[in-house]
Amino acid sequence: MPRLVRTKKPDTIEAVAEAAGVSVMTVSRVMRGKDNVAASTRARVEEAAQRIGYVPNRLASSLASSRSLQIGVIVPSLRNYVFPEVLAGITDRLDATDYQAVVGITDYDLEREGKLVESMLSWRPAAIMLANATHDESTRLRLNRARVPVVELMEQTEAPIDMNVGIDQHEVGAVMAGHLLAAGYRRFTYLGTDHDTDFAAAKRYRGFVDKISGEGGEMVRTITATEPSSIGLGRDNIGRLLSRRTEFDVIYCSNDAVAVGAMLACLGEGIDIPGEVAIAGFGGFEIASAMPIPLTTIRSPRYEMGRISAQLVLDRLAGDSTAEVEQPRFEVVPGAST
Amino acid sequence: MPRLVRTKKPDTIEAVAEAAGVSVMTVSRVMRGKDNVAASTRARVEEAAQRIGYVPNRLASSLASSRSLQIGVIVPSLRNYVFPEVLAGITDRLDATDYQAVVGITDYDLEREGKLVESMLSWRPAAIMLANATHDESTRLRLNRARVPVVELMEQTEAPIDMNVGIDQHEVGAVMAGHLLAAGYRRFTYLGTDHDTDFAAAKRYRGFVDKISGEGGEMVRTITATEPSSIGLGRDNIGRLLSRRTEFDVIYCSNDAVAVGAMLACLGEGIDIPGEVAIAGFGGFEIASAMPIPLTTIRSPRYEMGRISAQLVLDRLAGDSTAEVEQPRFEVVPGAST
DNA sequence: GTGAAAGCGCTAACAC
DNA sequence: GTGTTAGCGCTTTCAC
Repeated sequence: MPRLVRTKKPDTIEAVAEAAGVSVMTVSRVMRGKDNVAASTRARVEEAAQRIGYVPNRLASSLASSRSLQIGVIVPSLRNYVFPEVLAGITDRLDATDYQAVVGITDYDLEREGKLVESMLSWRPAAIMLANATHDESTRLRLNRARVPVVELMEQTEAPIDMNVGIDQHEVGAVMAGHLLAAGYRRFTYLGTDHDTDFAAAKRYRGFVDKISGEGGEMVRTITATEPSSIGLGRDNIGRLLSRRTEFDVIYCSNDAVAVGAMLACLGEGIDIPGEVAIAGFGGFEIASAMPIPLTTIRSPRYEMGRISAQLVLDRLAGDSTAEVEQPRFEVVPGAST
Repeated sequence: MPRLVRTKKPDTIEAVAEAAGVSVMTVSRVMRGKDNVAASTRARVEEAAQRIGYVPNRLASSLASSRSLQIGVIVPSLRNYVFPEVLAGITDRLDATDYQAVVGITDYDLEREGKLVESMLSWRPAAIMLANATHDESTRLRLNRARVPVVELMEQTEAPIDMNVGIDQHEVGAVMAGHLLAAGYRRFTYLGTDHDTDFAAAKRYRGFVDKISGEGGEMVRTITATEPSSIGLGRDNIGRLLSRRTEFDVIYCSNDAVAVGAMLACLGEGIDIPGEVAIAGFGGFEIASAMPIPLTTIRSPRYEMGRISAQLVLDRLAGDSTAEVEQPRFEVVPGAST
């Protein structure tokens, strides 16, 4: 006969059961906080678990229950300040729940996005959130087949995979155009990131151009470039615009970082803002209003979009498919740069 | 008798096996890229998997093999720009491997850190990386017991849990102090984030003060504050310092964002930098050198620390415990603000 | 209120 | 090369 004190392999429910003198089922109930366990038994189990340093194995529990507490969140980048804020909105809402965000980064590469989705689906997440609305067809297919709640955020999209939270980027561009037209400007230039990767910026540009074209404005010059840093992009390309300074009166930038780079470069050249050149951005970041000349921009509800998306997912997971989608709003932040 | 055409539940290796007319073991081998499978069989299995839209279940495979491809990464925040860069270093290194970073955020709360560690350990990660070196004792205990590779990064620490990659924050402060003393400054002030949450900043401050005290310098005033935004912190507290402008000649800031806020506020007041007041920061962020007056700062090897840490983990996982730890270095970035 | 048996979908170890 | 058997640590179901 083996010695009775022989303990089972540690870090299993079974070891706890033995230490507490109950069955594994009872331990399982205690661990999951079920209420149909006698208080005294519960206490004994909890003490035993504590004593032997038991760490639950979520792999086993998820496999057995086919229920997961991980929510996959896919963002294009973390170096673009919008996405950390979106994530903050998501994790803040999730913090009070048992769900946990698991972040993946695509680097603006749709193929990587597809691989990430594939990889995430393999651990059977409770839901998937994508911080952009443009995807490969194969990615859409995967997501559809997975029968997992999906939310696409940041932009409003016509054909969402499932749920959608975001602002209308085309409208954002048009609103800024309207703001500048109302201020009397007519001759515009554009300085921004590459439209083949930054789809949202491309839509804003489209909305901007559509608006000014319809109201007697003119896009004198458009420069897009690829550079790791947006501030650098704004700074390094400003020379190409300034050589034709008399032909325009506004530089519309794809985002605040580009605008900050452009503004600081102009200031360095001794150019009067907005007297000689007006500058407008997008984002509504703090640095924009902290500039020597506060930047005119549009504040996008980044944190809100994250929070709302998380709420939507939670509603769905709780079975509330009736929940109203409270869509976030953007707003013009008038600065002194226009 | 049940009909023989009855297919197995989809999304399992068994369904693929049936569709391909082989055993589950063969499918398992194909899925894991083992080479002891006939090319023709492999092709048949791959075709079948593709056809029925099979998605592997990593929960099951990890449970069965007790091997995981997820590496837990815990950072204090994503809104502080250092951490996205550290993460970039980590994920860039991991991208070529099968491992994947899973990010958790503590919001500078040690208790939350403990909970995160607990939660992460429950899915049996291949390793855990912590982007700070100060932890609760219970967290250290958990990590020790888990027998999982652990790396603490950002700061050098005397008693690492396991591996450690980082810079000596005390030395960083001392080096900046030395730089400023060499430039002839003697009367200093400090403006920074709360030392109870920002431990690294506290160490830099200590190093700074130790150095100037030893070399005839004097810390005239120290202001620390808690504010969600660092730029705002710098801007909003500058008035308290400027009222005693004649008593000091340098503002040493806990990081570049604070310094930028301070500088822009000073510029707004028409103060001559560095003539009347010199300003120094920490970080080496792009905005620092893009300022109207380039900020004197210290560049910390954020990306590198992430990359090196990931490498260290990979070495350990591959069994190379002999690998040399290539420690990253920081450097002074002389600006025009001092 | 508690327990025993039968899986969850996969892989390790061994046959053939 | 390929298949069989026995788990991985947990939860589901149903019994008592």
